[in-house]
Amino acid sequence: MATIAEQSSVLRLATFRLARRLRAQKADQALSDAQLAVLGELYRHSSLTLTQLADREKVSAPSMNRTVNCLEEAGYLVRTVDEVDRRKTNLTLNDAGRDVVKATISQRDAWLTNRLRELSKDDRATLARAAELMGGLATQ
Amino acid sequence: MATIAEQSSVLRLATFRLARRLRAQKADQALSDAQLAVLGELYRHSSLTLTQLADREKVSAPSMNRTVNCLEEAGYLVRTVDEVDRRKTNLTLNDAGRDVVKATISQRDAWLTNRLRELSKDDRATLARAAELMGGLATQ
DNA sequence: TATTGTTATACTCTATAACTATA
DNA sequence: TATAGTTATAGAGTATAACAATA
Repeated sequence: MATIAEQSSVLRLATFRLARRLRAQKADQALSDAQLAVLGELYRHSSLTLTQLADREKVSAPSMNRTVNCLEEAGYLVRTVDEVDRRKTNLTLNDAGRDVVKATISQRDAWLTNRLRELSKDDRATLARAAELMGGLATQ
Repeated sequence: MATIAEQSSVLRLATFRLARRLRAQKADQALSDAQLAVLGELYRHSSLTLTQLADREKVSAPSMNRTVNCLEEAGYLVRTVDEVDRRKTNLTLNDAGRDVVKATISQRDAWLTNRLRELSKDDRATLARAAELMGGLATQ
């Protein structure tokens, strides 16, 4: 029986390796991890300001500004000045932005789904329960 | 009962979140992920050439050269010309390099161990088995 | 005065192309 | 001629400091 420390070590390595494999799956290979994370935030929240995005991704405002510029030039999002508070700019995905996020999520889940299909029902149940536990660990 | 596709989605999100939390734990906050990955490779293999490192990290030789320069300037590794084939440079960690890797591994495992201690024995067993399964998925 | 966004500047990581030294 | 490493150059992500516009 492994010690808790040994279990930690194995779980840490497995988590890094699986995350790396999943990150490699994306609909537009030119998109960086930082850009995809921003697209994902806007996909889930439909409209956020620059400061909100910077806070959520835990990066500086100038850094987020640069990433948003790239995504705007790439044609994935649009800036619109907030009519109530004109200091703010609301960032929103356009059709191309929503499409690339949907395609990336599909691709990653398809890759993982294909792998899970090869496992037994019991093993899949173990991974499903583990995912809940891992989610809990990460948010502590 | 969730579908396999739904299980995939939950596992993907949990994996990303836990990996992110673990990556944030490091002995020298000035070290980037790329630099830590190189230190880790050299810790496991003791001596590698620039080309070997670039291949393992799936990065170009000039990119790896730059990362190695940073690590050399930071005092974590040394370059030595290969006596047999003088085109090659062997890269090796010094004491400081080995120490920072050991400290980072300890810190990450300690963080995770503390969280695992708060779980039941059954939940820990589930995560241990899941780690084996995830490792298998990642190497397919 | 405080907040939001932006520009200026600088450093790292990434790449490709071109170069040097060695085999 | 081929390979190992390096330098040159350029684009993206990160930061802090300083600025303009707005509240």
